[in-house]
Amino acid sequence: MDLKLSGNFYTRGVHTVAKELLGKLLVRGIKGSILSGIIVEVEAYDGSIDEAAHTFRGRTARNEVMYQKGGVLYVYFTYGMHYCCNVVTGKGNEGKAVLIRAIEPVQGIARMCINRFSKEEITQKEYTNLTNGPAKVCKALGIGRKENGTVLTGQEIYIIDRSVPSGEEIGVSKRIGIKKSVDLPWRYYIKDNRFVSKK
DNA sequence: CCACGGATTGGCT
DNA sequence: GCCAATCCGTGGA
Repeated sequence: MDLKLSGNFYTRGVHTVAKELLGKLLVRGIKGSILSGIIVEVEAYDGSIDEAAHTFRGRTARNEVMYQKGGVLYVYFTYGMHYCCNVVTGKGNEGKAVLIRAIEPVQGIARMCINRFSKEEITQKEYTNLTNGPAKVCKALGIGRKENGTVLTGQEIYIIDRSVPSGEEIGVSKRIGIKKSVDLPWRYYIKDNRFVSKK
């Protein structure tokens, strides 16, 4: 039976949570319908030692949510046009979170196509392009500024436990798109999955 | 297939 | 004023 992850899943270490999020189902309940996808790529951010984390230089209005107790969503706006979402981890006041970089669409795919491309009929290329990047995930699932701070044990956004199919391997690499702390091997992904943004 | 650059807002130095 | 945890279109190989 599928079960929503409870608060104590998220209050653990950021790398433990990051790795365990792979293979689980991210669910977006919106206007009575369900959009969902399997998490296939994540990155860990740890403000205590990681210059690329938004919390590295301490508390600001923008990163406030990242200091909350694990189990809330930290959504930030970047490059003047994109939103990206993170799962906050830890016992509180830690400034650590896991960036959701890619999902494999499961439910509500037609809705996701409309959210991303403003049409329901898409090509194979566009299908691969639907949710293979952090801002694409947010666009497809309808996650934006209003969702910042959303509690993951509610009805709007939550994650369902799901056993990872045998044979799937986890890859580890440096993170993507950052200019500081570039060598930390804090990106985790499911090998050979079509929706992983980069090998 | 790969490399490059433009888009466009807001947070911080 | 600078520049970002990105995406997409363009142009060349």
